[in-house]
Amino acid sequence: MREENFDILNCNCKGSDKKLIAKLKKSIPKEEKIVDTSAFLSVFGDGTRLKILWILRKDEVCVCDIASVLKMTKSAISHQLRILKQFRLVSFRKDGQKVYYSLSDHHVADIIEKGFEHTEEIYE
Amino acid sequence: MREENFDILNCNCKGSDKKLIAKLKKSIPKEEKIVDTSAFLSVFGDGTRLKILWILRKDEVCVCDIASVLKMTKSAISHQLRILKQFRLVSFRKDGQKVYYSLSDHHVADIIEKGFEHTEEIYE
DNA sequence: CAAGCAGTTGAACACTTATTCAACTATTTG
DNA sequence: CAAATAGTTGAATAAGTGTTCAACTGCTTG
Repeated sequence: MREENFDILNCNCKGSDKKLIAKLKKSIPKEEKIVDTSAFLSVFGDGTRLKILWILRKDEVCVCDIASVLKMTKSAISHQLRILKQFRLVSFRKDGQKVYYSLSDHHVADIIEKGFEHTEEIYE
Repeated sequence: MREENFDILNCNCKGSDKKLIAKLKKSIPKEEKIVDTSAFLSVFGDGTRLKILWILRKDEVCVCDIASVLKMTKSAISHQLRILKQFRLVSFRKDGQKVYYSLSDHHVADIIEKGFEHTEEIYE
């Protein structure tokens, strides 16, 4: 929708707090930062990736062993590791044919912990 | 893939650490908890929802004003608020025609903060 | 009560995404 | 060197998702 038409096409509630709206508009982070951050956080929104991160939480593990633990193909794991690499959540070390992955971001443990805490509070 | 065929169809790397694999298999949270938690965390993986949560971080705001701040339709906002309600991230209070939303989960601020921290560390 | 406003909802659409499959590289081993 | 192993990659497919649109509920006000 074109921005100049927005006020015509959309709401402008009668009793709305113009000052609050102005304040909030200013407070929203820049679009680029929103895009990057939501992309980063979406990494945690998939069960397979969450399990991989859980596995790497305390150990350095090769692709094959991750696949073995999760009972999934190496291909599927490798695809997900590519995403984790892309967002700098994991790093890797090659040793012969094997590639060992490990966590490289200190926010990961915190975010996962908050996630599980929420689930436990809500569903138990 | 059927589990009984997994070892045949998939890897079981020669030099793999059987003890580590066994330990990791036991450590993985139950599937139900993984599903619930990844679903919860996926809420943060969308730009619009991230902005809504940001807005509600400190203020109680009606649907129309959220739409106004984000230059989006009330319908789009309402659909996203439904998801935020479903995962108990927000609660609401009706006052006449208006519905005021606010945060209802104490993990939200933490998770968002970690997300933005990560983005700032990586891209700046 | 009729009109307008705030908000919700379901269907439709375009877009994204996770896994599978097959082909590939690179390293190790017999 | 040939075969096997560890891992990666691109294309294809099936499933999931966000916004739009139109229709709807419910509240308020003239």
